Amino acid sequence: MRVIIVDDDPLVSMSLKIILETDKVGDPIVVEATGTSGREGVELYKKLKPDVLLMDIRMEDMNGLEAGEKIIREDPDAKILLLTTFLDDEYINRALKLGVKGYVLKQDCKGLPATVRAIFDGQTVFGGKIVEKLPDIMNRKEKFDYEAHGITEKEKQMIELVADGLSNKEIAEKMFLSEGTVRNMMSSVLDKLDLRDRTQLACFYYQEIRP
Amino acid sequence: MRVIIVDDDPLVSMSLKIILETDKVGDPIVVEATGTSGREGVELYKKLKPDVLLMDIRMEDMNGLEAGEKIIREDPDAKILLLTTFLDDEYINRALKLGVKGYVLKQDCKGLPATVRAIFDGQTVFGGKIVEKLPDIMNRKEKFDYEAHGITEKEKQMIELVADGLSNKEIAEKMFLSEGTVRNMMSSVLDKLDLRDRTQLACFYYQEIRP
DNA sequence: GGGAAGAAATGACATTTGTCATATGAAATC
DNA sequence: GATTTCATATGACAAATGTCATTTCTTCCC
Repeated sequence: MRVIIVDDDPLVSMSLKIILETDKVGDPIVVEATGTSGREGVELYKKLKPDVLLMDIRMEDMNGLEAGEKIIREDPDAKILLLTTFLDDEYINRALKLGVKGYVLKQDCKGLPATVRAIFDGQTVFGGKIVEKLPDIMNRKEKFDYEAHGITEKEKQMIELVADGLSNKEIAEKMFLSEGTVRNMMSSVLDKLDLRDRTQLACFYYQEIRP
Repeated sequence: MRVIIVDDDPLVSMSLKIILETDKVGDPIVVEATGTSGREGVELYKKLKPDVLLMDIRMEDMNGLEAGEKIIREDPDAKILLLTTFLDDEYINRALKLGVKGYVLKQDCKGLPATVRAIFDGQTVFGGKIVEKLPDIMNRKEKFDYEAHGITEKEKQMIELVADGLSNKEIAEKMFLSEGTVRNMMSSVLDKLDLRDRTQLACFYYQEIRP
């Protein structure tokens, strides 16, 4: 199996090369080249068409994601394994959309040879911590800023009850307030959010607050 | 590394065992036991606490997902690799939520040892085809069956307008009906869905129809 | 102490909403 | 042609909703 390693830091490239090449199994892993920038990664990939491309994300010149995008655009079956130091939602998200075959933290890459082989075999590999984040990343959305709209804690609670379909009377009971007070609070909330009635508030809740 | 294999078909278990054990690298893979049902898988896991548990999904007695659930509930760090013949969205979804560490098609598991080693190392592995489906699976929406609730096309349209926050009068204009008719339709819809008012209908829409 | 500010409540009011009984007309069925 | 069916419409009604002015009470600050 032929691989290429691209990392800003030549020391890292060298370490990875050693780790991979000393893993003796039937099919040895051969590091055919190493690069130190995304631009170089793209060129090397075009020239050598390796089985797997290991690439850092944060690099000068051109980062791993941009490089990966260029490569995959030309060769949609390219097998790219991104190595990264941190676990940035935005990166993971973009990497996923890109169609990268692996996204692993440098910290826990002791088993790197196995990871590379699994990718070579057509699997896709994510570092443990990353998978936990997947669901969040998929349905990501900035959380709604009640503060910015001047919504108080009680009002926020009331909004949630409305979004559960409760009537004013029911809300009043739940919150130990009089129905009249709930009405007033409702009026205030609608005014703050520039809405007309409770139904619009419920819609707003599901569309903006908890999409 | 110690693993357990659970598969309905003893022939498969045996093949997998051979594949794994003949993979000679520094740390040999030892298949400590094989089972043929989910129930057995749970027992074996409790008793032997293997590093990785390979398990089929479709099995008699107790399927791989249920078994996986039981195991992970007791040991959240359990490393379970699900092997499957088909690529069923619903299974993948449940498996993901469960916290399984791998989901690979039996077809393309030539590199199984590498996969198992990657999982042992803390990574998570998905078969190639599966990743392509991830985005869909994550925000998958089981479509709501208007038909089954006896909701007509016009009523459906009205529901969507309510979920946009329109008043009866506005809905009437949009649909070229009288406001009274809209009220009647509303009444009918609320009755069919067993709801009380338009706000509950909006909530229902976002929770059940287009979650 | 004397405000000032804010949360909670009340009452009055217009509007919206949901329900129901009933009417109309057109299409389908017999 | 008569009947049924269905979508649409109307009017009447009670309940829920949203708005507003006002009051009460507490807390906080000078």
